[in-house]
Amino acid sequence: MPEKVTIADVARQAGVSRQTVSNVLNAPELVREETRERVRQAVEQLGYRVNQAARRMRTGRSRLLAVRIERTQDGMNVFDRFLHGLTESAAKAGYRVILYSADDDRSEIATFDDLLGAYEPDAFVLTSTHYGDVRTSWLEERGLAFVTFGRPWGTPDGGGHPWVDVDGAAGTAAATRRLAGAGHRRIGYIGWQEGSGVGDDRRSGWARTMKDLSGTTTGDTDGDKSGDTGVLERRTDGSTAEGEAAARELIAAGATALVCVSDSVALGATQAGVPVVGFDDTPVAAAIGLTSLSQPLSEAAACCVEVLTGRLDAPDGGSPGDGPPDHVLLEPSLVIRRTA
Amino acid sequence: MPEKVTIADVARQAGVSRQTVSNVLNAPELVREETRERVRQAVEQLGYRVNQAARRMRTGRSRLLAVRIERTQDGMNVFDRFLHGLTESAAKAGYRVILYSADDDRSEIATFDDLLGAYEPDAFVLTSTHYGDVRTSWLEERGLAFVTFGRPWGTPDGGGHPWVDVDGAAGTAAATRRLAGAGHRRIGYIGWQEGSGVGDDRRSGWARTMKDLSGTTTGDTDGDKSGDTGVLERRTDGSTAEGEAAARELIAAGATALVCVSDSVALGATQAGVPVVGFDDTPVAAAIGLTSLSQPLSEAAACCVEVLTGRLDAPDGGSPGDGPPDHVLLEPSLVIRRTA
DNA sequence: TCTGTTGGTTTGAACGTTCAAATCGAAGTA
DNA sequence: TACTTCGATTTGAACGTTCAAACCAACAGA
Repeated sequence: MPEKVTIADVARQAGVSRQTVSNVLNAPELVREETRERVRQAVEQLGYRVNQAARRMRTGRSRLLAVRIERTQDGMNVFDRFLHGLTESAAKAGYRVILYSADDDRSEIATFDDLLGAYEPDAFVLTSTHYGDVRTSWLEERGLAFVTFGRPWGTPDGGGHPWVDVDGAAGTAAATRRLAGAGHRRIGYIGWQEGSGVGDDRRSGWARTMKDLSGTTTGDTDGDKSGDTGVLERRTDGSTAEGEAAARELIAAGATALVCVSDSVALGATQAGVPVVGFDDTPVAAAIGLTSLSQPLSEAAACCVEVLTGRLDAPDGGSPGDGPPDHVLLEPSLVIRRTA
Repeated sequence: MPEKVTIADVARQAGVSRQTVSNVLNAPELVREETRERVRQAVEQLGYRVNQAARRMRTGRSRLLAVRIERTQDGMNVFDRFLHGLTESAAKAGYRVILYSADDDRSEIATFDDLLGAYEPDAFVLTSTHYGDVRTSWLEERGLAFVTFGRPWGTPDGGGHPWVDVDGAAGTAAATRRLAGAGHRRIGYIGWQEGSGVGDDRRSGWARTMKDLSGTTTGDTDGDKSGDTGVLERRTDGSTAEGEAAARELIAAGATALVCVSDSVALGATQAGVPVVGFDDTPVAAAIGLTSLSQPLSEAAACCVEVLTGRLDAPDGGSPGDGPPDHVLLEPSLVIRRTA
């Protein structure tokens, strides 16, 4: 039976009071060097660990980060690698990750409520942000700490809350440039239906680069209005089957290479026999030799933790408004394989 | 700001004492019907949620299950689906999942210690059991609650602790029978190096079935000693490259179909052009049309939770020894696709 | 000498819950 | 009547921590 070692045991062992032990742990500068060392030894000797439940009762801080675990759709998701990174980074910062699941925004908000009542996580990490995301406003209204992995799509100025994201447009732009560098001029794009923040972002990198390549004018890299690119573009539901169909259509329309919004559609597209670049560098891409864009997920996770701990451990309690909101945009990298 | 509702607030609202509210929540049968209803309404009205930290202080129970998040090796792992199921099942039973990571058994045990001191999880769920697994004995010595997802390899009687696992031998046996049903007689097996519990188990299903098929004698289905099967078997490091090489060797040796220990090696084997069955039904299998054995992961996770909650919520505090240890062996199912 | 300041430490209380024991009214039994 | 028993409810204490305030010795300035 693992006997519990409390702060009182340590205090007795070191010949000081409870509070002094607490201070050594939480505010060492208040304690005289010599005493500090004595307490540290006692902690070591007894194998003392702070009881988070008791600490939390007093301070209201749980050192827990709550994250939703994503439903594995077609299995080509990327979330588990992010989660792994998050767990490791959190542990380094003295936090633990607690999981929950939810089917939609509404039930996720209900879960926020539940979790806050029961476990009081210090912060939430939201993934899969989308237009009209009600989760962020719910959290903001209550002054709760959170980061999103994903930009707040739909708020032009980048939103008031901290976020970390991967620059999809930069990724597809790099992919498009690579294909162009191999001599292709008619590079097609297979995307998702309009209205997905991530999808539109990824599309824009291709569109922008194509415009640049066509050399109509210099400057105005922001211009998204398709000139003749429209004919080289297909929107799909993201399935492999539609990816293949779209690829054949685009090739018929003259495309000689393809940039894809995901590995799923890219997998289909590879059947059509022209160079293809996918997105997300899923295991499937590695397995079939698909060139793909890899998101720096560990790094993204580390950023999320950094942003949160920065706010949580701030002296004033981490209320928003101090300093600029953290907005981190990371670059994906192109993993070259057989298909392009 | 979300004001905290405590049990005292509920008590006041319902015109009863704290303890009565507590009883309504934890032992409703002690409270008179009418009072119970009144308290329930107050709980509802105020949106009260029990504060787990405070509860834990008193009871020593945290309603947390700790699970290690696996390092995604080649991405063809299966763990994330298990984790998803675990989160959902745990939530239904009123538990949450807390994550940790560790590089080896030693550091995992250190993490047990850490977690127990800080968060006191009620139980651990261990994955990736293996021969000489020191984690289980560490936990057993301390009388801590845990289940393993994976049998305790190496203890012939099945071990004293509860476990949930998927019957790999039954899976490969089913795969072998299916290939035999399609007319194949020389069915090869591509496995891992000897000494892995999971690998040896999966191999045994193939070996047993091949022996049965050869019709030397009836009965003795347990017999594992390879007769002429040895020549139809290759052991690999699990990589796709070695899978392909092994497949070609086996075909040269006369094999007309192949059963594989994993989707990774199966992916390589498909290059050789004979029917192939993989194991784990990873996204990669779905993507390339590989017939594969699917583990019932949600079900396995649900079993883990059931086993644990059964023990934790037992009246005597869940000490081991009451009733038979729970050993659950689930059957994988063959997902038929193009390759077999 | 008195007063104030400072660094280091201790003491009492509180966080929200549940356990154990106490209380109370009603009903049953001798 | 007095004594038990029983069901329903309340009261006091405790879990382990940290906050806020108190304490104390040493020292500085008037």
